[in-house]
Amino acid sequence: MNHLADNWIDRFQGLRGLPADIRADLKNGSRIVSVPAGTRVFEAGQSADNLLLLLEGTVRVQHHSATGRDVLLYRVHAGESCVLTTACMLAFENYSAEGIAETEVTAAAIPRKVFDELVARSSIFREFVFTAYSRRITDLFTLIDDIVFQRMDVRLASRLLELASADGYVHATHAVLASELGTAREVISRTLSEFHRRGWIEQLRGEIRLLGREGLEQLVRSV
Amino acid sequence: MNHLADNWIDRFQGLRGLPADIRADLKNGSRIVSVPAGTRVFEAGQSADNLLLLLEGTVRVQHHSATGRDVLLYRVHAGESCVLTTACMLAFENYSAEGIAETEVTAAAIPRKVFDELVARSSIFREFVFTAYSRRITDLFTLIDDIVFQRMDVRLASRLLELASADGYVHATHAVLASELGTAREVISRTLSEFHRRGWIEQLRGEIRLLGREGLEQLVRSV
DNA sequence: TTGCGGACGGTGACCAAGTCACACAAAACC
DNA sequence: GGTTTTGTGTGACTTGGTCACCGTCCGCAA
Repeated sequence: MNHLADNWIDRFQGLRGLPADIRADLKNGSRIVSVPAGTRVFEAGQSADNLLLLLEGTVRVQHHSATGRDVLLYRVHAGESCVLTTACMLAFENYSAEGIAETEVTAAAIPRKVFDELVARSSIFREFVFTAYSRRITDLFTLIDDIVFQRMDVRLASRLLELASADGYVHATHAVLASELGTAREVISRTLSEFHRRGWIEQLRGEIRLLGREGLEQLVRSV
Repeated sequence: MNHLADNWIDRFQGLRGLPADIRADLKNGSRIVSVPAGTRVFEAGQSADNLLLLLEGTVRVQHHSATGRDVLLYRVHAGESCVLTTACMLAFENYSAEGIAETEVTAAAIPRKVFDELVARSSIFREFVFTAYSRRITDLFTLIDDIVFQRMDVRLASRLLELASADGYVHATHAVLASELGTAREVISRTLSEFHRRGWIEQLRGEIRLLGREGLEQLVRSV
């Protein structure tokens, strides 16, 4: 893990320009943590003590709705930060979203105090933080847009293309896909049947195989 | 307007604790502006030069979707800030949302440079900014939740209660209400007809009169 | 090996909501 | 006064969400 601890800062675009002293303080003030897949990294109704910068793995950020179902808000990938955490850290407000590690996750954890200091001292760090915010907010806008205006088949097609591995397999149950898109399992089942009927996919238990991407891509583009 | 220029800072909860020197810099570095109702305060695809703190009036923040329709994201009221503007100011990214003055609006405009300085120098100002962010993000979560899980009649009822003046009048056309809730005009018309049938409202052209709030409130609570 | 329970997927009936294509009336504007 | 514009009402249809239920596949233990 030492190679990570040494130069992780350079993995973040916006932090590369940090001057040496800030860089040292950031490195010394934070620590590298690893958690297994499935860990709840942060959760609703709990205050955050650390800003997480993801080095490896992905975190699924979802909002637990009052009605009992979950909505996927966005994913945090390696090289990105949990901006929500930031919001809650500095606003001293409680989370209204939770983060689940989808894979094993390695991250740099920056304590609230260090974070606040860095925001005060470094304009580059400030810009980094606010850029992350901006990006997430834009993501949320896009999500709202999709939910309101986009057809389910298009949304599902585009999600399949996103989730597919290089050899065209999507490892997910219908229920999982439903919660990704904030819809019901039955809707996913029906839409997938239709995709199958068109010869775009093959269905296996807990897995979907894309038979070429053309059909799906064309559907997505057709909007 | 002088009374405004003198003590506007105290109108913002989070800024009352500012020390005298910061307070002076904030006052001197910003200026009070007024715009008539209908003004586009900021718009999509344009970079922001000022953070606006609303002193009077309301601003409607909406996202102009790729499909041509608009979605209301939230309203900014007096005593609140346009956090989106902030995001774009510091991230140097373009807007993906636009703000329309719904009434005549008076606001304190803080130039980017002053804003950045204040964030660096004052922990209270930082907290103020991040709290505003956090609140907006939570608003967006609630919006997503509503869109995905809430029935239209409940959403419309609660919106009517929000928009009604003290004497129970809502001044809005069906089309306006539709765009507020991100739905179609016909859906609003039908739902209002149903409310009318139940004796909860009276319909006039461009206006709705609530006949008591009990029925609507009960519908909203019934969730 | 067999049997069982849980996870996964399929399906029909129904309801809610969005879309499309109109029609009509009240206001606004010459 | 007549013509446009704006606001509203409505029916037919499609899409998506909900409910209830069933069959099947899989892991696991008796």
